Amino acid sequence: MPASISRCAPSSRESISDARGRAVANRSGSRLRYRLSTVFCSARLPARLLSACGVRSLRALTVRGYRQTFTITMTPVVTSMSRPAEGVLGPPTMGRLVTDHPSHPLMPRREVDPRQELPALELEVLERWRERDVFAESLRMRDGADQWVFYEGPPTANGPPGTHHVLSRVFKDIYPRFQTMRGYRVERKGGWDCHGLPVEIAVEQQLGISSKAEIEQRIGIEAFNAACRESVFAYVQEWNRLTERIGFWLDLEHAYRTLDEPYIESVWWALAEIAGRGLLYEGNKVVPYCPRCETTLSSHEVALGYEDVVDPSVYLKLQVAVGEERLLVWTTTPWTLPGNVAVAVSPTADYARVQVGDEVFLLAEERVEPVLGDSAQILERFSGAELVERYQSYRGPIFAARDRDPGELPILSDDFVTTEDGTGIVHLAPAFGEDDYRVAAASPDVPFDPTVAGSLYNPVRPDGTYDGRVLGREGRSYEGRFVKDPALTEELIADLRERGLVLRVQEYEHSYPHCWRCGTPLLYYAKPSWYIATSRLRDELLDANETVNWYPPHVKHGRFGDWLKNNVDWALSRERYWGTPLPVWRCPQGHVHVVGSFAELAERSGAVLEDHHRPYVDDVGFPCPDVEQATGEPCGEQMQRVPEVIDVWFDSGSMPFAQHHYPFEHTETFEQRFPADFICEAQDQTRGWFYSLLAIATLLSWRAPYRNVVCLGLILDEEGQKMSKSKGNAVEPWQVLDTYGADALRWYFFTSKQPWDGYRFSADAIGEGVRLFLKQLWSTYYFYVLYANASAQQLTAPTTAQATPAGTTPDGGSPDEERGGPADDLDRWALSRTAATADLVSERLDAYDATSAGRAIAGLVDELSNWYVRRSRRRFWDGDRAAFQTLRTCLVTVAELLAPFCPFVADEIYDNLDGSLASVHLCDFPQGAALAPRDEELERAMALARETVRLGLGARGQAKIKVRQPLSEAVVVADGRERVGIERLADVVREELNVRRVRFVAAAEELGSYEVKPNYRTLGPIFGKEMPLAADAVAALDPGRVAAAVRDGGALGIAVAGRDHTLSADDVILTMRAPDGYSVEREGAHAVALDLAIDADLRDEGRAREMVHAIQGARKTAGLQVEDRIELALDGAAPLLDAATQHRDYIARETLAVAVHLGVDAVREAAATDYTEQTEVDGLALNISLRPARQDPR
RNA sequence: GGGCGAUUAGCUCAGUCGGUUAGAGCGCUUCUCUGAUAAGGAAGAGGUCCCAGGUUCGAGUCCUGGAUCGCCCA
Repeated sequence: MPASISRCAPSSRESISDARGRAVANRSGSRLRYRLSTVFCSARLPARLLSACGVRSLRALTVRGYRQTFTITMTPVVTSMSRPAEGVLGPPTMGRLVTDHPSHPLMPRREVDPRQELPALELEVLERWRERDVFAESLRMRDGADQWVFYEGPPTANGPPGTHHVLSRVFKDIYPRFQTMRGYRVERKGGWDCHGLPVEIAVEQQLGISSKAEIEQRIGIEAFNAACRESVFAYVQEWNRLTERIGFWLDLEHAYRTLDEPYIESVWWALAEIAGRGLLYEGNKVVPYCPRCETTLSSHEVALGYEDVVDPSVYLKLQVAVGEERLLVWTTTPWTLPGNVAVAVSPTADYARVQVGDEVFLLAEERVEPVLGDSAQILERFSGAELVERYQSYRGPIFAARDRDPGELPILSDDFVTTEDGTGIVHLAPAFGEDDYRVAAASPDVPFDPTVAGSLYNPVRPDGTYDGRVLGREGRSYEGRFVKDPALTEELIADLRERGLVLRVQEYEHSYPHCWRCGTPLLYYAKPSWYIATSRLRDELLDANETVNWYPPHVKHGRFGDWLKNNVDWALSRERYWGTPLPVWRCPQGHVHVVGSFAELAERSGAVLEDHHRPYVDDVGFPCPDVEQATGEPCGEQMQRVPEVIDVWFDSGSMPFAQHHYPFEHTETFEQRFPADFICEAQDQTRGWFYSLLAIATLLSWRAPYRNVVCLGLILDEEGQKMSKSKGNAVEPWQVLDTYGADALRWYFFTSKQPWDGYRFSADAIGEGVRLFLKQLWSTYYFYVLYANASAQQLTAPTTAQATPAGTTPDGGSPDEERGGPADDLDRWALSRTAATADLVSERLDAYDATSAGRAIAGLVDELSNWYVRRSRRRFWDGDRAAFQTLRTCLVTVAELLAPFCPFVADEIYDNLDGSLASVHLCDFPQGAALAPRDEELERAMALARETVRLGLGARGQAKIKVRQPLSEAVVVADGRERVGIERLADVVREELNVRRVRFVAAAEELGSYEVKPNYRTLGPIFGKEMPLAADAVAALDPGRVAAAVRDGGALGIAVAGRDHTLSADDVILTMRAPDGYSVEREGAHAVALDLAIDADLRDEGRAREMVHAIQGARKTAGLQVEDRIELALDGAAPLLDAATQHRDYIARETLAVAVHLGVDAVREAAATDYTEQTEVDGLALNISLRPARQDPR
């Protein structure tokens, strides 16, 4: 049986297209919809093309049709992967199979439940995808096609996925689905981020421990890491289940995992490369540190332990190197003063030289009064930058030390210094502050080079006590004293005071972080750390960023660009256990070697490891390969690995190559799949994955690793609060999925707003999307299926000239463009709108704008539902084949457009209405031009007709006359092109308004009068400042003359400020002025008036309609099916029976009555009725009796 | 403290190049239609377009300053 009948113009020799003009095959073979074994062809096709398309034989060659179009019948090669052969459908997934009529393209396969629960439907569609292996097939189908590359940013599976994960995952799904339908091969390898502190903390909690000491001594690294390996996949099942349930197509079977040996080896390779470029060095990092636990705390741990405390703060006076002035410096941490190497001011703030008594001080002008009071006399003012230039240095160090000579220390400036509190001058101790470290490192005047180990001056030991270098009063030592000990603080202050350095000591209350485990105040403390010198590649990073498209665009030069501009070296190492081990080995001589592969390690050490994690890799040593420059001899001392592991961001940032074990394997795969066309994560990844990907690629001298980045916003709860587990306001995704379904949730995320703005998550809003869009679509689809089944005989009857309008294809292909008439206008309009929407959706999705694309689809569905179907009901009831063809084409196209958004409902509709492929997700994305010719004139006309109807209904409402009551005439004011447009659709307007005639009048004077207004948009640029005068001149014109001139193309001039201007039609806006008390509705230049006179004839017809309405209700109450025939008996008030007599045929037709009995006797005769009802019509009594007809005449 | 973004009807959001009377959906009130019916249609009520300046003939839209909220960084 033919799978499809297709047409294609011979001139387009590049491809074979199917009925809707979508390419099914082409020369390159890259967009194959079918593998063709046999082609029945009505005209000669180039043999070359056919063979290129995989066609094996040609059967028939007869010319048919006109305009040289020809028909191809293709038989798909049935492979194990394609859908079962025709007629051998899988089990019904929904509704019962329709089997009582022949298979036909216009016939749906299954009946549809109008109240279908979407979550249940989705589970069935998921099952169908599994049976038909659709995801895999969607990839196989694009074998050999160009790749469109997606990178999955790996989540950590040690906790359950939340709603925000659903958000990023549906956006990670929609664009790959779209691009697949566009013809690309889009592989989607899943991935898991397995290492890192969050995993370790979870395991610590699980084991009931809380310190590194406990891990090393009680548990052991081996057991600890084994526990981490277990724990990291604790929720992987749930992740997989959710991923599948929300319709995120991702290859989970072959997901990469950052803990796998090949992955680790690739990471080692990258680090060795980076080290080989001289970009890896050991430096220091100032981190929050608990001296009792001797451990570093992560930022979220720090956040746990803030407490308000009162500390002594000290105002110091430091003598400048040259001059009498003293710098006033304020500190809340006197213990850091021994580490002082410089002071800093703000370059932009104003500073003052002030006299107090016989002393002269320097401090921020703003702080003079708060610090020194009224007695201070300002001698001079200058900026911070000038201060630096003028004084340059001060006498130091503040505390004497064994290894420091008294001398001058520099005055620096940096933006981080503020004048909010203190003195606007701060002391810098790079070992104890991040800003201090950064500013000191950047200054050439401070003898500190971050890339040189040992150049940082730090007199505090890891246990929080001073070492022996700091000298106290009279040669006393502070060695071994705990720096936060209050007694020590007093001693330090007394020491300073004795030396005349203290202006004042003041208690200061502030919020200070404490260890959340033991309550010890934290120190900010420089720890040795391995760095990558990314700041040396700042320009390269910025250049690479220039090649990236960011969504939203402001991220590029905003948040992300700023971050790159202020780039600091990447602190790579972590003193932890569960991570990729840092592949750095060191010998006692301080030589360093970075190992770049497992083979290299095995070769050097002789040890072959199965697992390169700690602690196994810690035991492996080898002779130092470094060659002593002096002697030329190898060093040869035993190297041991440094204890650190790598920052997990380096793991995930390595995924472009590490997922393929590049460069050890699959080099070609990697090269084809680099860079990514698309990545998508939440905004918090700007400093995370977005950065690590870019940094690593740049460090390896590659291109930017991604071309397009979609940056998602945060999900807040209904009150605008951040969702968090601890607040208990997190919405559990399963709850939403079970209630509304995945399509509903997806639709909400895609269309409710631009995703980067963040969401106020609300279940009500999701429900609204279901009601307004999904249910409306489903309802339209249900309507089609209901009537297609009811009209089965007409639709599947053999084609005759009558039944099939000329030019349509007997299989339900696209309606031909040669037909005419109002019904066809509606068809053409629907198809034109569908084509326009298809192009718009493509364009918007190409621009990563799912929001507008989705809203466009919703608009189309609304037009189909509330206008096309509404206006075409009669035709469906009559079995009008063109109407069925049109609606089917539109619905199938909607399904295809919707496939990337709501993959479940889209697939269900496609499968039932078309089903020529195993899934809608194997289709090509619709293209407007191939679908139907655009008729923009008609679209405009239809918009006008709808506007006219709206006005007409408004006029009816004003007059309080029901739409069921026919009226004799509607008078429509329209002119020129507008009139031509509406006139063409007059029947539509007439029916919708239920009037016998539509009359057009050109001049609005008949219904009211005009008002003329200037068009500022055109006149503004011409008149500029004289615009108000011009507006007055236009307003002064006679509206009637203006209207006539506009109509007849006559010229009208105005004179403004001595300047003449000839008005064009565009320069004026004519508006209806409201007349009083008539049934007229007007808007802009349009108006509709209704003749309200109702004669006997109209009244009878109205009553007949009312009766039909009542009978329809009775039918329904009686539980009859739509297509059931009835016998009908009516009795009641005489005027109603008169009207019924008058319109007996009409009533019979509308209610499917094979017989209509009227009057008391008739009712009595039909005594054996199944159903009787008493009602009122028009205030008159009506008695309805009915029963199913004995024989169905059909 | 710095950076980025947001602020439009009770709620959720549109608003194009600056153009006069700022829109939609939901909700509310009234009416209406209907064999798609838990939908649809019409009308009504509902607005200091966050505030203050500025540019302009004209500002929701552009500029400056400020407020509030959110995020990131410190």
